[in-house]
Amino acid sequence: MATVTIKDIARLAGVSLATVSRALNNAPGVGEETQERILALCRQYGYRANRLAQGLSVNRTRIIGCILPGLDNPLFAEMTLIIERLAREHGYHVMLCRGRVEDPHINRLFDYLIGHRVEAIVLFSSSRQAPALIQRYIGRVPIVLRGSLMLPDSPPPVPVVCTDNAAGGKMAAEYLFRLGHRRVAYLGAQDQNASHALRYKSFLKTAQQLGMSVQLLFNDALYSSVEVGHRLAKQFFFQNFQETAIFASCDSIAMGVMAAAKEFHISIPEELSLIGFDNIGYASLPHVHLTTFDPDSRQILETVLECLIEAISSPDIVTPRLRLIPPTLVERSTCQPCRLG
Amino acid sequence: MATVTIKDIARLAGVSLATVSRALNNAPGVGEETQERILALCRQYGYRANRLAQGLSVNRTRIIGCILPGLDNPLFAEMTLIIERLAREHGYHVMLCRGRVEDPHINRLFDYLIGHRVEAIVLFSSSRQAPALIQRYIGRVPIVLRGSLMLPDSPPPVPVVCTDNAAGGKMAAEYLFRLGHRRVAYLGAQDQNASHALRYKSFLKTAQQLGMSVQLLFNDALYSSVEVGHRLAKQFFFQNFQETAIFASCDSIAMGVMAAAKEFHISIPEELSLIGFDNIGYASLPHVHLTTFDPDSRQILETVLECLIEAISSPDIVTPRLRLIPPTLVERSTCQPCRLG
DNA sequence: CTGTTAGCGCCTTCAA
DNA sequence: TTGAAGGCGCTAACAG
Repeated sequence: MATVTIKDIARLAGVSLATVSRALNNAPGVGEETQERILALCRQYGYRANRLAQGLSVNRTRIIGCILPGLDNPLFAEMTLIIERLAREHGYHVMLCRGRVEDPHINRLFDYLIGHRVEAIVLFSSSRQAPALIQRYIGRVPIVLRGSLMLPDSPPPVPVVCTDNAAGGKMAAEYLFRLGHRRVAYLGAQDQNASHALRYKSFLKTAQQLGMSVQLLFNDALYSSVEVGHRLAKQFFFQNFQETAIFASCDSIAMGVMAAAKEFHISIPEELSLIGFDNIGYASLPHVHLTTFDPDSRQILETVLECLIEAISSPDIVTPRLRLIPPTLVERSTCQPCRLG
Repeated sequence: MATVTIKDIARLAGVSLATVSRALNNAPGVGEETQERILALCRQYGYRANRLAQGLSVNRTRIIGCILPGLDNPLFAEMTLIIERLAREHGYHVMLCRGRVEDPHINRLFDYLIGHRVEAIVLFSSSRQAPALIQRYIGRVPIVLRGSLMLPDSPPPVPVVCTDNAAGGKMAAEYLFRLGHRRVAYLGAQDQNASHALRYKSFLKTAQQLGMSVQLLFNDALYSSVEVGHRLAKQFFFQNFQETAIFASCDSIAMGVMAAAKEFHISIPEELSLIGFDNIGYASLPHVHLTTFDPDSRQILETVLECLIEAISSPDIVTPRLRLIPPTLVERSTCQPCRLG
């Protein structure tokens, strides 16, 4: 694999290294004719600048590290697309990595990214251990957290961008209340995950203030999936439940509920209303058509990028504040006014 | 962002650069006590080797570039997990990139990866234009293609690993035949994509040899999705169809068919058998339980890695051959013996 | 066991 | 407009 360098080009063109470098970077001080000759040679010989050398030399890589937990969650898959595009618009590349805060080798992952001299890192996580992890890297590389934080850790250690889960939980309770539901269930509550904790606590509090009864089913796995939702729902259906509506902690869980409902011949929304959270792609499909909350990923990621760019340009004077992006209710077909009462 | 280098450590430890380097790399010729002192300093000051400098110096990055079309397809999301793990076992990191052969900036992506001096690239694509694209980079970097090739382009330009789509198509036809179906439909046929082309042609040929009639519905989008399947299925259902079974070109398409069937109150498998391809995660969910073909991603990717490692270690003497991995039929609940006839 | 030196590919000041 | 030289952080001979 013959690798052609700037030196080869220089020799071929009969000029010095500096001239080739200037030509490639459109730097001033190169004869137009010389430049064209050089560029032609580069094309001809398939010259590609060695980014390692470049990065080393200019001490900039224009790369943003991006750590997210499993591309299997469609929500994250969508996000990678958006963030990549946004980054490109700002002249950055994204180095995508899969990693959860709880992973044993999460430190290795940070080291890897830092070793590559990424200019900043976005961590996608709402784990309650995220702040502790981040703390260890503060000062080494700018970090932005995309995920929730239990609130009074104020001020946050780094800029944080997240869905306003508390608002979402509240809206969900109010919405079900407006539809006449008085006995509701929350499936998939979690304390390890700040987003989920915020969500269910706010839902619970609001519902109770409105005089609703709420049954809480906890998810003891540390991630959400259709399978978990399915298991939880079966558990719920097996008891002789009185609830007329379910708030699923996220769309994956809601999908699991729909699966179980089908098996139990419980029809949604006629016999049971269902509302999710996240608005993943599947939620909008005709046979699903799940009522849910849209977190506005686009807006979230734009904010993330803003923070990143700011952190990169002035790493030492960022004021790490919390940006809350409110979710929006997307009314589709899985919720109905309550028949009872 | 204070970056501590090997030089800083050397100064702090009162030794030379070389000694620090040796200590870090566990190279022979360092006093045990010296080494420990150095490592302690590195930990204390948060030293991270600069991989750019390292790569430049040793002319190895131990990185494999990986280009795949959209993480949104759950099949690919699964693959990223597997390939990352396999690569790690071989001491490699994976640089994940999203890109399709048809993308206008696919060349930029290759340049980016080559610029980073990845040691090899896996391209996930079954586009018929893939060979042409690859051709342009042969000799610059070892490439392995994970995806189909229309056969008599023999020998392939680079090592290719792919599902035996022809075998899959054949098995599907035979399976439906055994179940007694004589009029069947194929939804999502495509000529632009070699995998799909191979699949439907083989299905068609076998079915006809067995005396079955097959209606072919083409997908003119250049990707498969639930939406596309849904559209195609509606189109199919609107005509007064006589077919008793559908072979969907992939599971996403099959999911779309299931959605449409529900809307049309056509029950699967009682009134219509359905079989997919890919065995994505959703296919195994209780309310889906789709009969389909499993491509054995694990085996495929292990083979890919083998090829990569081989290509890296002897870039100039690889015999680019085609590895076909046979798929396996996964019988679940969406196919039934034909009621008619 | 340890230090010195040259070099990886590129950019950038300083001279010419 | 061009060239020469030094340096980015690290490794790998070669000396001591």
